[in-house]
Amino acid sequence: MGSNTAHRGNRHGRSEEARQAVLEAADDLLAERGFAGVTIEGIAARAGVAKQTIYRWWPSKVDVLLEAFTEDMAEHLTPENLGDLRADLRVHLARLAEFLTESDPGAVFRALTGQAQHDPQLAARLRDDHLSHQRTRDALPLRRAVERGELSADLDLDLALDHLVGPIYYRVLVTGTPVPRTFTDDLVDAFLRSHGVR
Amino acid sequence: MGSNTAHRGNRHGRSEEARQAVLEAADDLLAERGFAGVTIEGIAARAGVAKQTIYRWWPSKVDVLLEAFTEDMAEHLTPENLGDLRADLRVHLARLAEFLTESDPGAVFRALTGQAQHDPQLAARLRDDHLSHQRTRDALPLRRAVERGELSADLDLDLALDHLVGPIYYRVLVTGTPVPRTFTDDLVDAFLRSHGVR
Amino acid sequence: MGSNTAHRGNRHGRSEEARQAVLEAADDLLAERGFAGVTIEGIAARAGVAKQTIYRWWPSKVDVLLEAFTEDMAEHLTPENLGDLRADLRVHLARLAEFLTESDPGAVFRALTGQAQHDPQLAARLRDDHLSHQRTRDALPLRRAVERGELSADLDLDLALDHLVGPIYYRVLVTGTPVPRTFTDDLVDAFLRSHGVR
Amino acid sequence: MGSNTAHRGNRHGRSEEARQAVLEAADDLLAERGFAGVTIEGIAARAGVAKQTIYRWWPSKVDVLLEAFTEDMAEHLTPENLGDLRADLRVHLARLAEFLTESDPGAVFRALTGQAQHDPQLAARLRDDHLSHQRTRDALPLRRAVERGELSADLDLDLALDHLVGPIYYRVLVTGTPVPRTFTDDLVDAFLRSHGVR
DNA sequence: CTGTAACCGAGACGGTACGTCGCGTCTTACT
DNA sequence: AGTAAGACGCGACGTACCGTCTCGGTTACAG
Repeated sequence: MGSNTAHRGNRHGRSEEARQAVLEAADDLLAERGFAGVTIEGIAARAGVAKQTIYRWWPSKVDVLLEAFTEDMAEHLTPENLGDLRADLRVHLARLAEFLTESDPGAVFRALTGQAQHDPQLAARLRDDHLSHQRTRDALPLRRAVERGELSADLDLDLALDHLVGPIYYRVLVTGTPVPRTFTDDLVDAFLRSHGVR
Repeated sequence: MGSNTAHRGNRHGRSEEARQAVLEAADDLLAERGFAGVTIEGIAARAGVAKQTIYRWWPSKVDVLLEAFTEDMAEHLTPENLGDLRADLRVHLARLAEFLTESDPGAVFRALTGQAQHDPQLAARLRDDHLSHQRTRDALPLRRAVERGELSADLDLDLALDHLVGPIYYRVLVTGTPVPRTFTDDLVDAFLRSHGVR
Repeated sequence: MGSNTAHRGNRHGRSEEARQAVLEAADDLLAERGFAGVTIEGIAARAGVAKQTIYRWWPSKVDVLLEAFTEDMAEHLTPENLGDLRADLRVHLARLAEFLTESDPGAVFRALTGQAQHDPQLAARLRDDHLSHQRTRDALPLRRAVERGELSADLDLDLALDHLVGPIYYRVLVTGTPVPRTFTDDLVDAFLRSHGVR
Repeated sequence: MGSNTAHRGNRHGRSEEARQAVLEAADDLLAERGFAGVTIEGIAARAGVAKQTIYRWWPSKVDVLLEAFTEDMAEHLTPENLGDLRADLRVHLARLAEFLTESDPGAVFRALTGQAQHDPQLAARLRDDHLSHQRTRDALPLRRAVERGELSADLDLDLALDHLVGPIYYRVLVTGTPVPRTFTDDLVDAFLRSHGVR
């Protein structure tokens, strides 16, 4: 359990202290000055850490933000099971919308997705490491509804997910329009209507 | 009529020659090296133009790309009128998808939208100068369908548009999944189904 | 005598108005901001004149300063004839010292001499157009003393001049020490002593 | 003893390698292209050094030249002691003349003195850091002569120095005339004559 | 009494160098 | 072995002037 011991970094492992300081500094800088204001030099200075320490553990500033972000998404966006498709979807989409528009990790997500438009490698990592898992979580209510017989077994899950969450991301990333509860509820209703539910 | 005359720039106007060279160089660099590869110095060098000439007319590289992009979007994405809502939407969404995923100006759009995640001012300009016009064009088929009685006069156009195009932008910007004709057709079908058309 | 008429410049001659404005602006800028603060753009802006007008009449900013300076030196530094070598030299050297250290054209002279250290062409022009004439004037008291028999006909005028004025220029250009009347008087006395006068 | 070790620069000191390369490059450029041809970018390129490295250690190109120059002046211009005033002065003034007109550091001196005419701060530094020391060295033969009784104890050293070296600097900086051995010897003779030596 | 040529202001243009910022690599001394 | 510190080569930033150019205007003489 040596790795649990607090230390400043030596032959027995890295400094947890430095790691936390870097992640926090990056998050703070993103919040305060935006993505362009996040620089390795800035993180190092604010975290009281040497640049080399950052380069040793993270390939780029994007990776620092990714790590800061990873820990948050899953816990925020795991849908509950209320036993009813409409209710499950309504709650989940509303929380997704809130996560994307209001939360700090949502801001990190928007910045990273923005950067991914310039950087295919980052895009791939975002998909593989994060979005794919999120989509699996997003799909849970639908899978359960299929099991319950609320939805047809023929349902194309990917397609359904795109229809359900696409408009939310579109508002967040493109139009900048707010995403209120009525909007997400409407999305659910339209989806259920077009799939013959009630 | 001196302003129509080609010239190299003087008190009575700028050099159209230089302007075109800059826009082309910026587009080329974006295509060849990506957004980070677009630098003012690079544009100047490739266009055979002085840096100061760029700074004189454009505040930043983003503005150069915006101008290069502005001229293209409208002509690509004005929906036709086939007299039938389903047909109109199918054609239009397919062309939107193709524009976003295949065309050069589509690549510029993705880059600018990415950058807009880091820059609220750019985001606002993108919306005001481009997206709002595009949404007006996108709405045309729906307006005509309302006039024809195919759709209810109660229809919330904004909502409808978000449902229709949101999933396309989502795939383009977030998941990176291809957006084939079947996807856009499905979108149209689901939309019409949920609005009780046929 | 159309060239005496005030006008704004046309086929029949240049604008005297513009010429004066340029010379004044250059002098003012030198006084206010030093040599580096004298720029063609700055002169043009302050004189309310087009850059091209400056380039039409002066090859460089140095030439503008030279012209501003030329008019002044001769009138300040033509030695009087008091009929007595010691008196002539004392007065003349004192006036030379004052010209170099106190007057506006003296400041221009120092700046141009400074620049001449970087620019052999300027150095040559300074010598040919200005210093040679000044040395002729400086030599007048000595010539007259030779005629009067106060000094030997063998006197090497150039050498004598160097000994007399050299230390003054040295203080002005190198040590920055003040050049008071006692200093110039001492110079004259030492010179006369070493030439056996009284 | 780490500070004695050659290295490429780190927290414990700068790169001696880079320092030397910069000083040499500056000297070379001055010799080849004159003062205006000495640019920070040019020095950096020729020295194979980053501009920032120059700015880190020298405030301006003038400071680079000053440092390059500092090391040379003292060794060239320390007068010997031959035990005889006339001989001491003759040798020393001849060497001074040669230093100013022929040597590389002499060229740097002329350039810096030229620049000092535009820049009072530089003028002050030149005087405080260099000329004052040089004048102390220049005065050595006179001091020794006073001790020996060759010169009166009343001698005003500053005045004497100005008379002795002033004409040399005058020729170098103003008239551009050569400064041959006969000229410096004449200077010494005139000086001694006017002070009643032999 | 009208056309036109030389001069004027304005300022856009291709350049060069400026001084600054951040990158990613490196070396060192310390723990 | 990991860390704070920070110098290094590098590339791009946005700015200031350079010297050249074209433009539309304004005279004052020549035809």
